[in-house]
Amino acid sequence: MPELPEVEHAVRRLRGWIATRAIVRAEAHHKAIRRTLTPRRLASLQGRAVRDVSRRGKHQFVHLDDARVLHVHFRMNGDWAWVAPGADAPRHVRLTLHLDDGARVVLTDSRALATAVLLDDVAPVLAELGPEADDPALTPRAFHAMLAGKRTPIKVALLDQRLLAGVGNIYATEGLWHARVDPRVAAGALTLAQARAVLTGVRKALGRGMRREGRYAEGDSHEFLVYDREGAPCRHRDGGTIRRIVQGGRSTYHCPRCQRR
DNA sequence: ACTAACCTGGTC
DNA sequence: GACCAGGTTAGT
Repeated sequence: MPELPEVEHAVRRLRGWIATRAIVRAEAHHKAIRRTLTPRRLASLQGRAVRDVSRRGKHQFVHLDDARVLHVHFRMNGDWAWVAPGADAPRHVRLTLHLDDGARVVLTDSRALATAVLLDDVAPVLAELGPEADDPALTPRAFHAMLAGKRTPIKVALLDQRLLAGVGNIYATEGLWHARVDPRVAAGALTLAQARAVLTGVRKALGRGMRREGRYAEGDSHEFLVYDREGAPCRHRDGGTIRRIVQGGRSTYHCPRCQRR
């Protein structure tokens, strides 16, 4: 369930579990993970101490004491779980890190799209990412300039990790609703005021997500303001009805009444 | 800018 | 059985 808030909280949990530990053994349980973490690479993790865990966008980096980095991306369904010594592992475990305190940290992923790669250098990964959405150095003016000339719809542009790192389908959708901007508008056609509103809106949505650790959905219901609310009344109380459209193969929800170009 | 692909599971 | 899924990339 990973977008930036979820990944940030996953990193904090993972850091608490393994930051001062060493990896005793590593196992891959799915062929998709074995493609990058070969038996030889898994064996090379044995005995490595973990220095720290960091995040950029939705990318996670486990820094090892030999300067290598385990680069993990949750994609659609990845998550970390901690397993007590001797306890049963949860379902859908794709990677197990056995720790020197007898516990295990496992990468769970029902859909098996998550990736785990050993890197000598994180620079090539970072080079592909734009600024963090909440980077205070990113001003509305700078954001507006980044959108200049882009003919792609603003909703699709927001999902481009080279533009902003960490914004996913839910927060792009929610952010545009906060900003009252039509998701179909060409990114380059936004006024400075609209660009400012979109940046503020995305940050507001991410802030909401951070406060709930990304856990918007509880049981059958959720607390999204537009996402997954097709046919429901707009929460701006303007009498509009939320519509679902598809952009770039992804669902977008918006209120035709208040989200104007 | 859309489609398929990577994968599996849940829901109508 | 069909369609949906909070991501990303490669190839039209």
